[in-house]
Amino acid sequence: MDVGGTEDTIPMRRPDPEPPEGRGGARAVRSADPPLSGRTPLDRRRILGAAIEFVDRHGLAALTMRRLGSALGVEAMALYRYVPGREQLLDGVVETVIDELYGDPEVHMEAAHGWQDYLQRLAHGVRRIALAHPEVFPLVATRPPAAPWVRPPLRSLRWVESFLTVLTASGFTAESAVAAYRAYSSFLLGHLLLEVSQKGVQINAEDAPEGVSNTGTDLSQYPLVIELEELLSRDESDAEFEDALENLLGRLESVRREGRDGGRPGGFRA
Amino acid sequence: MDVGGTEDTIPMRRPDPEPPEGRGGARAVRSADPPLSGRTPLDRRRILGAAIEFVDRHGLAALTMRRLGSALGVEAMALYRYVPGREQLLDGVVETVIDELYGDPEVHMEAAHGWQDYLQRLAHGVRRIALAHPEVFPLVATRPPAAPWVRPPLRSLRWVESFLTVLTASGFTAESAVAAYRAYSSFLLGHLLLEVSQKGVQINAEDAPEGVSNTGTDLSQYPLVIELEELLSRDESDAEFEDALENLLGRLESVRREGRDGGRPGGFRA
DNA sequence: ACCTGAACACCGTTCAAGT
DNA sequence: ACCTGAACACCGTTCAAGT
Repeated sequence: MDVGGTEDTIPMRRPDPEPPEGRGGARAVRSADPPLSGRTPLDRRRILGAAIEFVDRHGLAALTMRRLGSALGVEAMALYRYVPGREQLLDGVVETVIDELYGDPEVHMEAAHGWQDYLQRLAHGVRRIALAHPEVFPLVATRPPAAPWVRPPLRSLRWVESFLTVLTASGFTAESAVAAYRAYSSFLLGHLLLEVSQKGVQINAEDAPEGVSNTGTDLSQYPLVIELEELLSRDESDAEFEDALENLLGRLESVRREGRDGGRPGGFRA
Repeated sequence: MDVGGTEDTIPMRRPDPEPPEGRGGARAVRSADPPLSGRTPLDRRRILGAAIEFVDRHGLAALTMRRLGSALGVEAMALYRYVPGREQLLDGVVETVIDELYGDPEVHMEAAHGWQDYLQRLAHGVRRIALAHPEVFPLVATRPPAAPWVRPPLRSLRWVESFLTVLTASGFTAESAVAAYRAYSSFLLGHLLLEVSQKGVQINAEDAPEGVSNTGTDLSQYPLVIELEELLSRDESDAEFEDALENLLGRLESVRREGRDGGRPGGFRA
């Protein structure tokens, strides 16, 4: 039903995303553009960058080989010279976004001040990325990992390698470093996924102009939800993140100590 | 590159999923099937059930209105009488899967043995569902919630209501019940998403028949990853889940106590 | 060397028409 | 009342052809 729906459907959030570089307006059709060809010849990096920007702007569902092509001023088929297909495009997007971490000066100086400091900065770095690309992050969380046998899919073996290096150098046994890796990534994944999807919803709730923000469900069945509405919708994500991260690091520290002493009486296992 | 690839692409994992009810072989074309019409007239529940089964079998990417239709012995267009569109179909799938919880006797007797017992059973119930429908679970974790202002998207207001009811009846303040709800769902989300995507990868790793399960990346750059391969690929998910859940519940108990006493010196905030 | 046109098989969705 | 055929606009992807 849903009569007179706004532009709420998924396939296309905006009709025409307008080619990103204005560079001379229409410049209609098929004539010259002399032998010095038409702009720089395209490459994988530029494609991935454009894809990320496109997803940030229009959402994942709107990303299409054809639309991405035209955002780059090119026909879709041209992309296939640089990217094997749509799925691999998405893999590349995930990898590129994760690799932003290594350009982040807050994160890059690995273990200068101990492993807890490193994990703190890493977590905040990942969080910054998640908040910067909320439409991309679910993809990061959801795609299968590069190496099938590395369990947690926060992808990018560089990341795993660096994590394990720092922890084993800080007194973690191999077992507890791996356990820590798992606990840490599942924490980040869960927390940030929640946070990002919250933000997404707040933003996408731009339709219902005022009053009953009710999405059609009958709320009267859920009195406590109504009563606690104010608390439930409050956004304390910064503080929540800080608290939960600190708690996790505390847990890891005790695992580390147990590992060092040889016994493993509680906490984690690998 | 990837020469001679097996049937590894996403769009169609199997060429023809064969109509699920054999019911009389070919029975070629357009003749009779007298006025007593062709089988039961389709309905929303049957459609959602078929969609879940289809996704479990063939993966999310393979679910298509047309293919789902033909799995039900019907043209795609017939589905639109019962479901407004593909997106809403997916919403329905998520809701149906989550609602399995309420048919689960392990979970349903709400707070018979205290809130910790309740949260234990609930977590295990959700985990059972995640493991039973690994292809559906990412959808559960990823779709926006029914009520925009309920932050964590483990959807289904019934679930939220029941959670809050039990906790506030067990001595949690409103604030700490909400904080507990958030911590609990982000834990479940992160942990199960990781676990499920691990399983999915293990299964989909059926292609590389033996030896180098390498996906093309150059592993030699990541010596520690190689060295710890055995540990990293080990599956202790049952024990890990148990440990992490127990730890979380311990944390919640201390929050509960603090809330009762009026002070809130550590742990969570709402 | 790099891009495009045309084509193919497949999508979601609408609507008038069949039974 | 319930389903289908035909149609529309849009996909991903291939490949021979253009420059």
